Amino acid sequence: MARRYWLLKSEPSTFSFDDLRASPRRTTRWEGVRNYQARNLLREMKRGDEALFYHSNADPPAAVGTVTLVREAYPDADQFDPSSPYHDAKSDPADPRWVMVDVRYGKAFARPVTLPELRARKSLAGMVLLRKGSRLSVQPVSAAEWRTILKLGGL
DNA sequence: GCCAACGTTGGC
DNA sequence: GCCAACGTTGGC
Repeated sequence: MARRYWLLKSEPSTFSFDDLRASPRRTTRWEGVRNYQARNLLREMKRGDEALFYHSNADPPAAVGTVTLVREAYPDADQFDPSSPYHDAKSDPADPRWVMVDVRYGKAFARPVTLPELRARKSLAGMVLLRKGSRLSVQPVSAAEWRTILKLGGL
């Protein structure tokens, strides 16, 4: 299977691309996904896949760089922690409902690629991110979209 | 702060 | 199984 491309959303006020760069081994657990469609996509991610790091709820919202998948889906421990905001009392430890992956900092864009710039590109019109009402925090990105966006970002 | 779009919950 | 109510997301 060929390498695939993805987009991961994060609110920079919660966890920014710079926060990832400053993390141990520049790696983090992508925890807290509590949406089934996004979870299913996490399960499809393979070692070596790459993803855009997208700042949502930012001014302006923008893709700011890339990350690499370094660990494939495994159970998200927070779902069993009653003190965690990500706790899910209905998840069965014998059959965990939620997973996380590990991603490592890749490359920072020379300049952020903002949401308006993405919208302005005809060739990106099909992006999941740009669909009306799209809220998925984990999204697939086509190889063509990937190349276009990296170019826009100066990579 | 507003609000449209979406997902989930729970009564029936 | 339906669907109204509610909570969340995220752009603006």
